Amino acid sequence: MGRAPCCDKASVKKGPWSPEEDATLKSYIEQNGTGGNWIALPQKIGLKRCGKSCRLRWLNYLRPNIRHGGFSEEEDRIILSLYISIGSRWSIIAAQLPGRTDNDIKNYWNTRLKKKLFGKQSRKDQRQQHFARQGANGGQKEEVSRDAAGTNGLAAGAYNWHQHAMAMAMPVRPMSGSMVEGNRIGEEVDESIRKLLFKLGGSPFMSLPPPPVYGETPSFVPPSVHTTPPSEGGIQCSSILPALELDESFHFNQIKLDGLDCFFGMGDQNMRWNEVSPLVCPNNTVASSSQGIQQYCLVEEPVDLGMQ
DNA sequence: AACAGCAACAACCGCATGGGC
DNA sequence: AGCCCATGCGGTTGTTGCTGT
Repeated sequence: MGRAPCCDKASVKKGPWSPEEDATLKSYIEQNGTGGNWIALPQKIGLKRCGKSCRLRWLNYLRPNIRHGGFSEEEDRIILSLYISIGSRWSIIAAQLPGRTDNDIKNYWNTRLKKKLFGKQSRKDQRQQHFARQGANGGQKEEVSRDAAGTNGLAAGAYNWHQHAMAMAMPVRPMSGSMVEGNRIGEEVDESIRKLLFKLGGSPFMSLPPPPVYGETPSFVPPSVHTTPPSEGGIQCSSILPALELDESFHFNQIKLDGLDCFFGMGDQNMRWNEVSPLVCPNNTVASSSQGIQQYCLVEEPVDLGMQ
């Protein structure tokens, strides 16, 4: 026997909300509140809508201070960090991004951020990049942007993967000013997020090892991670960090992080290295370098995540 | 100009959870 | 302790508009 429906489906309107419905709901709630009973609310105000639908409409679109679209890089990083740590718990992630709703973040992740991370750019992003490049350098040599699919950040010379990984994956307090200064993560870490992640069984990013010095054996190296320095100089890549950190999160949480599989070498076998987003592997050294560096930066073999 | 395919977004559905009785 | 109900949550589907051919 199934669950009783929350409302009479036959007499309830479905589909997009009209401006009149929005106005009715909004004005009522602003004046009277929800009354603590969403089920009764639509009848009370004469809306032929399910109470759940009213609640969703209010929470996602009508309540004050809602922001839609225009996600910043910092918001991207927060979403990524929290997703890595706690998985698809959108309401918790949304709680760290004032003005964002769980639905909005979920949609953003599914339609854009995930693709951005793993290389398949949306047309919108491609367009934005195209125009940004044109605007920035008058159509001359392309200046790489953050989310260009796998080609940016490849400046000759040193690159500090540790710092970049920290900057990308560290939970960042969204409203207290950027903790990233000069491409370096600051000392301050949001305690509330740490506690939250810890409570949820994820990694609170509290015990990251310092970046290894080449020639020394890291204190803790997962067996599947190679730490061989690149054969040719120029890349100072603290290899274990992203993989280790993500790996820890997997082991702690045992949450299947769909879409991150390929990052662990257990997903799409056709994934090309140059399709990995710079947000995950920022300078995409792996995109254009030797096999050795591929091994160097990423987990080589599938990891037993205990997620059968 | 018309059409097909795709991406983005809005909304729905059903299960989980927690509180009241 | 167990049931019922409202709410919360996340996955999924439907709709719309844009882009490319």
